[in-house]
Amino acid sequence: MTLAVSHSLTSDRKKEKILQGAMQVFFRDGYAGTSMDRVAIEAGVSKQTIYSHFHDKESLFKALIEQLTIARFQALFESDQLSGEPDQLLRQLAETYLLKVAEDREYLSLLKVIIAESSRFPEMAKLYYQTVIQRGRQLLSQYFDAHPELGIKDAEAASHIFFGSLVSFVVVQEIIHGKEIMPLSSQNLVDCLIDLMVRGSTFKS
Amino acid sequence: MTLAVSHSLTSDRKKEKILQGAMQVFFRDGYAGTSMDRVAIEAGVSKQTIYSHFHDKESLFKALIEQLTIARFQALFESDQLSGEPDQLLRQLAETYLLKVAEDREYLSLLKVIIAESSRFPEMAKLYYQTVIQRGRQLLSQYFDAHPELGIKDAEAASHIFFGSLVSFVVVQEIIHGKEIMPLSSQNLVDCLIDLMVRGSTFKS
DNA sequence: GTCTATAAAGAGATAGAC
DNA sequence: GTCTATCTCTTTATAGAC
Repeated sequence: MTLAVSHSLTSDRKKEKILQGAMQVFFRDGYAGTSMDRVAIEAGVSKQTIYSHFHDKESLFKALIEQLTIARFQALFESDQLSGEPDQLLRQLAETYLLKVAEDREYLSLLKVIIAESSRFPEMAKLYYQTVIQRGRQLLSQYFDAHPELGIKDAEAASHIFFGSLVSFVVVQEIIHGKEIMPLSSQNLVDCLIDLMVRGSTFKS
Repeated sequence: MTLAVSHSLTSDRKKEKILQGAMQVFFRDGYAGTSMDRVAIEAGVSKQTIYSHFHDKESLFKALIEQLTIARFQALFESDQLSGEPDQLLRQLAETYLLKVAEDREYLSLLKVIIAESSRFPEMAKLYYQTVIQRGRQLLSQYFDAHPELGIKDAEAASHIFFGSLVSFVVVQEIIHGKEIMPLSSQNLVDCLIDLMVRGSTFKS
């Protein structure tokens, strides 16, 4: 019994090593550009070991993306409901996103590969959308609805604009290499974004 | 002499056929997922004909992307300088972008492949950024600077927010299949976006 | 479960006829 | 310039020893 458990643990450790290696290669070379040989080398196991844990290349890829999407980025925003002063809350929301996303190569690569493989694996893109994107938008949308003094006319559209600005900032600056051509500090973006959101407030004028 | 011209024309027609076929396959399967055999079949020519026009797979891909980026989307916004009433101008700008982008599968695929191959071909991403994205942002930024009555505090950041909201809308709704999960009409987004941009105007309150 | 070795198919690129 | 046929290397996936 003890032996069986020990075996199982060793096996799980191998599985983790495989997933780690797979992540490196899939994120660098994309799905089609990744060979199982390179994954085996990167993971430090033989190719057959991979096939004993995953049925084929597609299963490995799906398992990797699902694990990353669900386990790591499910709780991007922890609280169940947002509260606090609008400008402070929005700033904290934006900075949480930028910290956990723009400065995290793993998240950036995940976003990139989700977009790249969205035709080949549409279910993966939908899972990502529901797990990573939708939650933040719903939370913010509820907040806008609960704070009519901000003068937001369409809470859903406004929350899309809020996060969309951040997402596109990250995509353009970090993935499309925009920051090497025309740098724009994230601080300036956040300041401007918050000003646009709160400047219609009836408490301000 | 006439024969020579005739030959040249035929050759150019073949080249166009190859680029058309290459576009279909590269956009569907990505760079690594595309085989020269499939391009040949899709284009209706032999593989060797491709190699007589393009040195290798990489050259073909680069030529295709550069042609599409420069020839088709250089003049996304025609005017040299923006003018008109803010809300009308912003609406026209947003609708031009959404019409030429969100409802154009070719543009969507180009954006997707630029993101997907941004590591392998960073120069391509930069060309895309400079040709397609930067121009619109600069035009709008100048307009905001010329219209201080709008109360925009940071023209560059605001123009990033404006176009970034549209880009991310397209990416999320069309590429990540967001519209199949939670549809959001582009009209609502544009209305909200324009309201945010003009509601600080000193002419309004 | 894990390894080495290999089978079978597909890839990029070229040779040679016309 | 264009085609058919082919070469060589890499790919996914499996067989068989331990």
